[in-house]
Parts: sequence; structure tokens; C-alpha cells
Amino acid sequence: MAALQFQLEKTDPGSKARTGKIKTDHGEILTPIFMPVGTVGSVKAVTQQQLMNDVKAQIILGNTYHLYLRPGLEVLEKAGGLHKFNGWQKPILTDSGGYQVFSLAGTRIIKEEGVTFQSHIDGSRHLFSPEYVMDIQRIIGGDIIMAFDECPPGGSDYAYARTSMDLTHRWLDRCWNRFHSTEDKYGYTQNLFPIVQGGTFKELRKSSCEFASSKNATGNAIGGLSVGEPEPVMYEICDWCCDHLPKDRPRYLMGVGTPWNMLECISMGIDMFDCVMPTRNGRNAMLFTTKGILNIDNKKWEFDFSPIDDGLDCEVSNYYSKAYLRHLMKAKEFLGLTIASVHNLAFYLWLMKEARTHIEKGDFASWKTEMVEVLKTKL
RNA sequence: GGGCAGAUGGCCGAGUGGUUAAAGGCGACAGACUGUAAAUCUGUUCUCUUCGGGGUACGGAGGUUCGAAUCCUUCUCUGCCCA
Repeated sequence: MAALQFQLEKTDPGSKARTGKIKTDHGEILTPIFMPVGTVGSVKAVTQQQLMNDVKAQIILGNTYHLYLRPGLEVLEKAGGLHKFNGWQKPILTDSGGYQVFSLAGTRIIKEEGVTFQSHIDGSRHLFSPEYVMDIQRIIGGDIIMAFDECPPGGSDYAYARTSMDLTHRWLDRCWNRFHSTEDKYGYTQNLFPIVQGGTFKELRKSSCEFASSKNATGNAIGGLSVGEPEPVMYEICDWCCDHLPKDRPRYLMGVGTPWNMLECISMGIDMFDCVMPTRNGRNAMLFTTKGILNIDNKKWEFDFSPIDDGLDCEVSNYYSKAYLRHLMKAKEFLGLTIASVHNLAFYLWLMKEARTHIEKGDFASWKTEMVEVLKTKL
């Protein structure tokens, strides 16, 4: 049992893209990688078997806030951690609840000590201090756990971004101390990733990268992007952060994004992504395919009996037709949600595999330019 | 054969003299969704338009009224009850 290790493998000559291998006690992860989001211990509408066999996921996420509220720490601890509870034996990463500071802004109070959330389930109040968030994530048992941060909205001004970043840094110290004064609960090694903040301000981002890097963590994350700021700004800040984070550690861009977002950010040196987009948008009828994006609810697919996507190695995508999936979605059949989610996730994982292949071949940059255009095509 | 109830926009269903082109729901059509309070949310949904407005419309026909989906007469159809 050992801490996470990152082996850099190939670097693309035409960009800053790289391939690598992350080793955890629950197995290896080939990077760049996309991590399906399983907020409450379940990737919505998708079984663990489908994640393994169809999606070919290498690592999935869980969420501290949601899992803490339900099923709760007692169940998770008695189960022996989330891996045993949900049956996912590959790596798991848990987000800290920092994003909920952003997304549940209407029902939480931020203080120096931590954040008091009002449960979206029953209205009860819960204080999440950095220390408690570490304790919770110890109990959930993710292989990678995230520092507790404040994720400010994309349009935040300098003063707010600065204040918020400073708070996130103080919280990082507290997370770090708590994490290193507590032990792994289940016999395998957990890893704490710091999160870079600083809004859309390069000066702040640079200092946040330096602060995060000073922890010499086994990996680093970039947070606070794709939260309302324009896409070019997101790219600019992502690129800037990559340049100021250690090369020899995985860089995780939190919450991003669209397929083209991921290719652009891979070219800047990002290794890990997560996003609800393939699952949420899939449930809402938006499909990402090797030929472009489409809304499967649209009337134009009513008589299209061709496969959802025959361009990737996923049986679900190859087997079911667009017309059939449209029918399922229109009829609000559960199976439609599953097929759409499995397909979109399989596509995201396929895209990462293609990216790795092209980085290894050394033609990632040119391939990316062409692929981004295809990915954005509205079918 | 007799009695009662009813017929509203693609469907269901409010509305019982004027602010009603007609609530609401469904369906349909389109859009949004980026560390998941999301199988959610938003918009459009008679017709023509030079976007100011115009034309048709609440089973059919006729009538009362300044004005009718709303009141009266009659016809057609539907449901229930009695023979």
C-alpha cells in the first residue's frame, strides 16, 4: 500500500499534452482521463457493471456533502467505505463539498471556521469545517480526496476572488494538517489534492498555484473554472495554471467540461477531468458523438434507424438506434436515460483514449484542431 | 318511448353576459444544462401580419343583447337512469 504515483510517459511535440499513468492502491489510471461523476455513490442511471464493461471507466467520483447527508457516515463506515458499499473496486475520488459552496449558495453561510450548509433534503444545518471534511472523506474512503475550498462564481471581482482564495488557502493548511494527523481507515492509501483558486485573475492564480504546489501533494487540482466566466477566459486561466503547477504531478481540472473543452485543456497539460455533462445532458436528451452533438428528442431522428454512434467501441452505442432511443426518451422510459448516459460516458472515455493515442503518436495538436470542429458540429 | 346530464383549441379540462384568442394540465415543437438540490428548467404551440394589428373560434342553425363560450329556441351527437 503506497501513496499515489504518477509516471509521465509521452509528451506531445506540438503542444503541452502528455500521457501518464497514475498508480493507486485500487489500480492504475491512464491519463489524460475523464472521471464519471457519481455524486451519491452512483453514476446516475448507470450500473457499476456498465461503467466497467461499456463505459470502461477507470475512476469515478463521489461527493462528500451528498454522501454525508445520505446514506450518512455510519452506513459508510460500517460498509467498510464507499468501494465496498457500492461495489466499485477501481479508484474513487471524492469531491469535498467545495462546489456545493457555489451551487448551494442560497442555503449556506461561509465563515472562517467553515461552511454551514442547510440540507437540501430536510433543511437541517451542518457545519463543514476543513477538518470535518477530511474526517468525512477518510470515512468515505476515496483514493483521492479533495481539499475543502470555496468555489466563487465566475464573475467575481478581484477583491472577492482574493478574499476567497486566501480563505481557501487557510483551509488548505487546516485540511493538510488534519489529513496528515489522521490515518487511512481501510488499509489502502488516500491522497489529498489541493485546489487552486483565484478567479479569473492571473496574479491570484499564480500565487494559488504556488501555494498549492508548496504542499508537494501527489496531485493538484484547478477549481473555480467553468462557473460562469467566458470560455476563452477559462482556457487562458487553465493554461496559466498548468504552467505554474508541477509537471511531475497530475493536474486535475475540476468540473470541465465539454468534449472540446477537454481536448483544449489536454493540450495545455491537464491530465484529469470530471463533469456531470455527459450524464446530466444525456438524461436531458443531448448526445455527444464522434460526428458531433445532437438532441435525440428532435423530430429529425424519428425515422433514423442508424446506430446512436458506430464510431466508438461501445456495444450500447453501436446496438441501439437513434429512433429507438428517441422513442424511449419521449416515452420517459428509464432505459432511455441509461442508454443515453452510458453512450455519452463511453464517448467521453473513448475521446480520452483517442487523445492518449495521438499524444503517443506525436500528432495530438493537429488531430485536436480537426477533432474540436467535429465535436462542435450540431447534427 | 320517457327523464336527466353533457358537447370548449391535438387531447383532458376551467370558464356560466363584457378586462376571453379563452386558466391549468397533457401532448407536440425547440432551447438550456460544465467539481449534480436537475429523468430538470425555459420558451413556443388557431391563423395572417409591414409586429401596430387583422381574421376566424367554444357541436350545427336561428334568436335575445350595445356585447354571448356563457341566456332562449331548435336540430345533431354522447353518457346515465326509467320503461
